[in-house]
Amino acid sequence: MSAARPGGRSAVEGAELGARAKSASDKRRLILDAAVRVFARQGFHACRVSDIADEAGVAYGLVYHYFASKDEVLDTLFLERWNVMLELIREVDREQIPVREKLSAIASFIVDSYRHDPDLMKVIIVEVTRAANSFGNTHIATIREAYDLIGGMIAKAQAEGVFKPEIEARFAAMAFYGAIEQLLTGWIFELLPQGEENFERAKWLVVETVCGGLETRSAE
Amino acid sequence: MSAARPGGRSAVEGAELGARAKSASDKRRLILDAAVRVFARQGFHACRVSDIADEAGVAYGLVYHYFASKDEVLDTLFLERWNVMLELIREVDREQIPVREKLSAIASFIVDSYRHDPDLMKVIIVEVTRAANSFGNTHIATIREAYDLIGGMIAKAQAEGVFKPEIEARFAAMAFYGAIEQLLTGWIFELLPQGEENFERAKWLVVETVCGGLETRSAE
DNA sequence: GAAATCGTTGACTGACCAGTCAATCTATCG
DNA sequence: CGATAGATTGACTGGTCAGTCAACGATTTC
Repeated sequence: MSAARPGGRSAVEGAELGARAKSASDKRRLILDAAVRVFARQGFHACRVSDIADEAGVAYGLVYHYFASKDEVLDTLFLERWNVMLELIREVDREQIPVREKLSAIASFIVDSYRHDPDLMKVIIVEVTRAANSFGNTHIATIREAYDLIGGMIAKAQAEGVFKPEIEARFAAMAFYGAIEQLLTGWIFELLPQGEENFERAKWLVVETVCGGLETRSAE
Repeated sequence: MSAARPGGRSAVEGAELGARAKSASDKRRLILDAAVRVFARQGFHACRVSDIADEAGVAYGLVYHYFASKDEVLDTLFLERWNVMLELIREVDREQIPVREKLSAIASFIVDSYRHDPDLMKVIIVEVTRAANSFGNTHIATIREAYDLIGGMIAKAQAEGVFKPEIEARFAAMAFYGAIEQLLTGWIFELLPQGEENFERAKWLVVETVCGGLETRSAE
């Protein structure tokens, strides 16, 4: 439909979307970004849809023009981010590098996600990843995919003799992911010091600890 | 006040409380236990106070006779359990045993808590431990105490040369606790197999992995 | 420039539910 | 027995808020 616009005001600014379409997608983004801040500040249950609209500077009804429900706003935020992570994990998995580097890349990605947008990661962890009765249950299959991919990497390393075989891969994957998530939780609750250096050390710590414990050379 | 009952119906059954007092504390317990089931099944926000009353088989108003609010019911459940854990950790900390055994005792306690009452642990993890905007924030000091105690154990082991010094103790403590909590989360979401054997292996796994990664002999 | 399309507005409604309270019941004691 | 205190009941209230909708505004098309 946008292709059927021969004359127009010319495509001077490259891939133009037209004032209307552009404004529309801008507003949607505006609402999503506002929702992240509001959810992070007050929590999903404690905030009202009007808080999101106010934060975004739009009318209440507009939220319902772009999203079917309050839930859908959170669903969208979660899926946007989680799918990027899944893509990263799949990419890493395809590469021909040692497990330690693969796990390091995953830890880096998660920590950098927090560094880049702490509010979003707070919302995802607090409202989705552990919410066994609401959103966590809805997205369980998507969440699980990440755990399974990591578990696969560990299982492969065990088959290759790099990791001890006596620790079940799925359990080790959960422990690895849980360790990272708890470090983010520590930052979210302000129990751990933040800042560039601490983020870098945290990445290293998780990989060093978990790989150190899983690698065969330290087996007895 | 209960001591001021000389005659009564005799203390045949040992430390008797009197029909009234006994019935009262029974009902309170009944409500707490019912609340655990309801919170685990529906989640704190999704359930109504009437659901708790119905599950307990008492009238709606009685919940408010024993608790000032719906929140207080959850607060009570959390504190009851968390304080038992804090006591266990402190006890373990006093003993003169290797860190590995201390951490093993803590992992055992948490896993056994889940085995003994999965619903309660589900509620604590899902509704409190990670709830940065509601209960988690209220109980942050209490939660933190556990992390700090574990961090202290690790720091001591580092000072003794048993653990590598280059991994900050507080971070390692969070990673350790997070690994365990994520295993419980795996059971809660039914992503990991349960049963006696798996519980025992999980305890071993976490300690083996984390200690294996922290101990000096595997340092390079 | 008229019509169609879609973005935008915010007042309104219907459902829901935490917490209150006055009434009723039951045990204990003088 | 009668009185007192505490346990128990459940109907009711007041406030909250997700989602609706009818109207208005801006842009594009013919």
